[in-house]
Amino acid sequence: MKTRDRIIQASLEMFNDQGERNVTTNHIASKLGISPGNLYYHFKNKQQIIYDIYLIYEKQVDANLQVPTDRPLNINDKVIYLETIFQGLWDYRFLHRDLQHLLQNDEELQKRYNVFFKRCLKATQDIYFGLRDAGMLNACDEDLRALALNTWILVTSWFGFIHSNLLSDNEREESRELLNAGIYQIFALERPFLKEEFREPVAMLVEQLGLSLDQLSVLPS
Amino acid sequence: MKTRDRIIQASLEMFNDQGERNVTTNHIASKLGISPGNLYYHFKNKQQIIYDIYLIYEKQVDANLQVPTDRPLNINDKVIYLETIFQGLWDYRFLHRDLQHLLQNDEELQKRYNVFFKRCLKATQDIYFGLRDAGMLNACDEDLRALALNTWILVTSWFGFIHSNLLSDNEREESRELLNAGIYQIFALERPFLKEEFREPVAMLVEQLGLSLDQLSVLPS
DNA sequence: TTATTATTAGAGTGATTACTCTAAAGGTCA
DNA sequence: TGACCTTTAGAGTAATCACTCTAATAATAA
Repeated sequence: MKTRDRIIQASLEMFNDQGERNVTTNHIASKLGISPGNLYYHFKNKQQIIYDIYLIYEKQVDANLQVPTDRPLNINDKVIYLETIFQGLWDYRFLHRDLQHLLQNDEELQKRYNVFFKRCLKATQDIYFGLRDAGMLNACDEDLRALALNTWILVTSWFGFIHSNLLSDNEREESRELLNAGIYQIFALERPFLKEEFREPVAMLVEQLGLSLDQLSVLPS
Repeated sequence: MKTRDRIIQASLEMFNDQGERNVTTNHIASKLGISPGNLYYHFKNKQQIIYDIYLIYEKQVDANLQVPTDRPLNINDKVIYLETIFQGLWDYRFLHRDLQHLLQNDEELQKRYNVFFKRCLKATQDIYFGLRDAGMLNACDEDLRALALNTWILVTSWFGFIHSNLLSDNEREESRELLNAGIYQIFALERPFLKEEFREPVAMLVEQLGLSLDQLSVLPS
């Protein structure tokens, strides 16, 4: 692999594990067994590493949030949306963890992220409108717009929430179970809008997927 | 005012405005016109300033989230809960903005915050159970537990969301309107569970309170 | 081979920052 | 007044970190 790509990969790993704030460019170079000079030959500065990682993430999300134009949406689409989005969140979790600081320090990134956010929110709305068109949801436009925004906030905050509130206890690892619990919470958000005839199949789907946080017994009952 | 209290007040202001990461102890001392030595006479270190600020915040939230035992809950209670909670969020917004990093650097704080989180989630659940007992909500236990958790995440992420996604555009100021939009989103979360006869009065209440984000025209329609 | 370019090493630097140390000043009370 | 405690000033320091600079080495082309 090219040195440049190795730097991106190692940076992503270390940022995710330790948080961007705690990873210095010297750490990255050292982990790869290269010199700081070499790192700075490939990247103008630390911001640029972050920016390049972000571009990869953005591209992936855009690819995952397409609404099919040739056919109506179905339940399975919804599950795939959520699984790919949450997987992306997990793979690039440092981005959302330190987002405010990253944006504050890089105007370019901030502009780009703002456009990205609006595109995502639009896509999320379109998905919900699509599900309603397919006869699965029962809600007015206002309901769905608010739902889309709440979904966005919930999704982008999920790992931050886990990290802050659940991980310290017994040094529990961020795990697939906790990721699936996030999907559960999104379904809970949509459930009241589901038409009667879809409640049963969706409930079964959710159950298959995994556990709610209650069942992980980290929350008060 | 005592020097110690002035340090706490100035720190809170600066942390909120610039983010904890960007405020050094020397900055704080300089703003107050006192020496660094003086600051460190009153506080062991920077962490302790943060910890003391946190304690004040925690106390305030605990006081605001009491469920009355002598009478059933009503709609007005709900509004007061949301307004005081969001005001607290705003007054101590740096806490949630940098929460993960603050917790990572202070084990004491992390332990305490974890207990606090569980207490808050429990209180939120109790409020929703109370609203159901009062005949306002129509939902099963599972619905309400998921709802309480989603409310918590949404509330604690709200200013982070605003900061990351909406503020850069035209350097729009974090404002009361944006705060009220947060309350709107919480109501949207609960709306589908509201019993028919309460939809109209709650809708009117929400309208009085202020605007949804749609009306602020920062979002795609 | 030789000339040229791309890649790498690694020592070093200037800026920042949390925090320390010593001594002085202010307050209180006998 | 003088003894004693509290509060303050402010210079200083050790550590950290993003980044630079120079020179060497590897790769490639003529």
